[in-house]
Amino acid sequence: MIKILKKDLDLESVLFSGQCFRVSKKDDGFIVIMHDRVIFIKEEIKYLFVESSNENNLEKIIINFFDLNRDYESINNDLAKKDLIIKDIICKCKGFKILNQNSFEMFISYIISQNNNIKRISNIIEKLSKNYGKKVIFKNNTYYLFPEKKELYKLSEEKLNDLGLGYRSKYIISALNTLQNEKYYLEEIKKISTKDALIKLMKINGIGLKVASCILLFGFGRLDVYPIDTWVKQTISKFYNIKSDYNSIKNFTKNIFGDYCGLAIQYLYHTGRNLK
DNA sequence: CACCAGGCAAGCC
DNA sequence: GGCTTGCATGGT
Repeated sequence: MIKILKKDLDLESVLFSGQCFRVSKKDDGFIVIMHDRVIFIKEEIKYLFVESSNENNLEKIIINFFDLNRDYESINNDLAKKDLIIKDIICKCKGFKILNQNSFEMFISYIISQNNNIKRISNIIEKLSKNYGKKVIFKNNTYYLFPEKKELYKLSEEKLNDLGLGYRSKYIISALNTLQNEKYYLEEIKKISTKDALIKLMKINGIGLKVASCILLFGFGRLDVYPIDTWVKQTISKFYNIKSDYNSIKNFTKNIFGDYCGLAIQYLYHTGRNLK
């Protein structure tokens, strides 16, 4: 068990905000299946308490996962200057963070997410992990980590269909083929600009602007993206009284929020979907 | 039953 | 180029 200063982190709010698919409540805290370990985490007023199936480098990994070293106060102050609506929303979203999750896991998970709901996305990822991921025993329970690349490379479209992926199976196959053919694909994404990374990701059959944005936001820490889904469209349209079609929303958010578009949209998503 | 979910590609014009 | 339509599945 380790103890970490939690600063202003709102743990529950962040974990259940829809960016993480592998979290559940347990006793007075939460179980999170991270990419290489399972953790039990709970919060008190000043501290996070964390137990893990793998204690190696734990403090550093938790601080990075919850993005605790980023200066949100400064970013939020900048965003709050844009207009009174976002200022009020940021105030309500105090303690919200963008999690730093594993790139490969986000790459696959957000392809699964399209035209799908969070509960069903979680179920599919759970089944995928149970069938092809590493088994971990932690605090007398059994968990399964998200599968390694090499395990998923073996899969056929039929096997994916068995998990309930529907038409997304062929998208996963095409994404995995790209990774196999281009050994340093994800490393390359990490190096290039957000704009180029969006273009590169969107060359894959099954990845559009929304999925590419989520992969970059949650898997690569890029805050300057446009993860616009149905919730975001509704919320922005309502709060700002503008048209709810995709391009109106995208251009509007891009113009106002600039380099922190992804974070601002996330605040709006969180407000529209979770704070009602 | 219809409609929806962290959308997308393909097929029209 | 932009706009419309079909899509797998499970929940409400």
